[in-house]
Formats: sequence, C-alpha cells, structure tokens
Amino acid sequence: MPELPEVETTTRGLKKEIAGLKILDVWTDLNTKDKRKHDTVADVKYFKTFKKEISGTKIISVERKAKNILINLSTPPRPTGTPPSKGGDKTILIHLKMTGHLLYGKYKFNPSSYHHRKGGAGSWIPDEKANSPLHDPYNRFIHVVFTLSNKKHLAFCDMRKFGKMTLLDTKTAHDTKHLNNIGPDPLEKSFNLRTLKERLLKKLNGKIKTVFMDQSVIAGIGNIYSDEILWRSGVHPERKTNTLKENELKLILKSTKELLNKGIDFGGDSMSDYRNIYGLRGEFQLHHEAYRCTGEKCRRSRVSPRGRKKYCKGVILRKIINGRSAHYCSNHQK
DNA sequence: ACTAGCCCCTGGGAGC
DNA sequence: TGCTCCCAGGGGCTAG
Repeated sequence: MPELPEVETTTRGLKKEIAGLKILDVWTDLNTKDKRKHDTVADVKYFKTFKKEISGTKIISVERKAKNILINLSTPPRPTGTPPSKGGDKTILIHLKMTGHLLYGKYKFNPSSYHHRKGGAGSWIPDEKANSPLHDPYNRFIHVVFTLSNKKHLAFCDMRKFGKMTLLDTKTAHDTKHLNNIGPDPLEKSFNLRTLKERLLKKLNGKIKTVFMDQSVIAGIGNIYSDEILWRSGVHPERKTNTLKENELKLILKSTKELLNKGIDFGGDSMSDYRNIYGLRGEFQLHHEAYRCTGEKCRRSRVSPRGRKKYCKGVILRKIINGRSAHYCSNHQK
C-alpha cells in the first residue's frame, strides 16, 4: 500500500517525466453513483468538468503532501472572447489509497485484454513488448488515462478503486479539507525531537501505532512503516504516547527518518501491488523485520560487550489494534 | 470533541 | 475444478 516512500518515489518519477508537458486528453471507465465519490473523476458529471478544465493545460510542477500527489497545471486556454476559467490555475489531487499507482508510458486500447475479460468497462495495455514489466497483472487495472503532448500517457491504475482524483484551485488547494489537517512531514529537516513531542501531545492517551498513522499528527506513515519503525525502536505498538520516555522518543524519531529514507532508497514497498511509474516493483518488502513476518523469529541482534553477536529470542506476533493488523516482536518491543 | 465501527472494492488464498 | 468465505486496509463518514 502506498505510504510516504511509495508516494515520494512516484512523485519524483513524475517530476522527471511529465513536468513541462501538456495534457491533451483524458479518459476514464469509472462511473459511480456513490455519493462519497461525487467530487472525484469517478462521478460522471464531475468528469466532464474535469476534462474540460484540464484539456490543453501545461503541467507546471508536481509535489507531494503526505500521501497525496499534486499535479499543478497552467490556466486552461480559452477561445478568444470567452472569460478565463474561474479560480485561475488548477491542481489535480491524487490519493492512491490502498492499491493505486500511476504509470507513465505508451498505451493502446485493447478490448480483449485481461482487465476487459474481468469485466472492466474498457482497458488499456502498454504498447510494449510482451515481456515488458508493464504486463505485470497489477498494472492492468487502469481507470484513468491522460494523453500527453509527447504522445505518451499517464495512467491511474487501481485494482480496488479506493483511490481518489479530484481537481482543486491551485491557490487554495492547501486550504481544502483534503490537505488542511495534515501534520508535518517527518522527512523535513525541521522535523526534530521537539516537533515529535509536540505532535504526540495531540493524542496523549492514544496507542502509539494508531497515533503514528494519524495523518493529522504526522504525515505519510501507514501500516507497514509504523510496524517497522516501532520494531526498530523497541516500542510496543500499544504503548500509550504519554508513557514514552525521552530515549524511546529519540529512537522513534531516528527510526522514522531512517526507515522512510530506506523505503525511498529501495524504490518503495511492493509486497502487494505498488509499482513505480515505469511499472516496476520496489524492493523494501525484502527488508521487512516485522510487517507480515508473523511467526518468524525476531531478527534483531546486538553485539555484547565481549564482541559476541546476540540474537533477540522473540517471535513476531500479529494483533489487531484499532482495526489494523499490527506486527511486533514478543520480546524486545516493550 | 472524542472514538469505535462501518463502508468502499476486488484479487487471492484457504477450505471443502 | 469451482464454489464460498474471508482477508487486506486508508480514510470518509456516522452513530454513540
């Protein structure tokens, strides 16, 4: 599932590949009457406006805010004599939720493809050789396709359709409900021990794992990285935030920065369906110490004063905490 | 103002 | 082989 490192990997890819290009057209097969999706491209009426507003615009920049991707556009061109678009420049806000990812490449319509056989309304497959990584089944659930001015496409692939794509006014994007209640980004240099303490004060009585995944407290951390951070910090996921000692907070801060950076260095976590914009897997899943390691021996080791390597005698346990599965060591996480 | 719990969605895996 | 059932979970929403 895309968390900060996965969204950052995608954002970096987009900055490199699509900044400066124009959006010529957009297609979707999403069509819902679900009220909760009325302000997204999944809503038919909304999609019409969306298409009109973004067609012909230029992609100015791409940024990440927590787990959201923001694609900032130029003002849409208007025929002479017609007033400019209300609200000025637009920003496409994308949240990948559980199974979403973005793909950049060449696509062509193929009605007999895998996705179509599964009942999709339409389907696009990559215009690549058969052994292309883009033929990975997880890259076939394509629901929105942007046609770009270099004849390539930006596709939104989302197996479970939890993802969200909506259009905002660039000027006020950060003040909308989507973005105005998000805590500081832990990878910012200014995010230090003081910041961490201040943020945790917001939820004094909460379990650390739950609080850590709360986007209004800290931005970008989800189930995988919270498990890994707490494993490395030696802190039990159910510890109340107000019982954490100074040295534990220091460890949590250090582990957070280290693991999020490690996630980015490995190109994200593809244990499930995350793929980068070229359709390729990241490798962080090969370095899990806790997440989905239930029943395995704890891999933590330390070097004793005599120079011997001592292994933790714990086993990784799984427990549902506030409706989310938590994985932690039975021994060293206290 | 809080929080627990439901819901969205669908492929994959287990069990029969 | 093929059916049913359950699981994964971010975050919006609602009921308490």
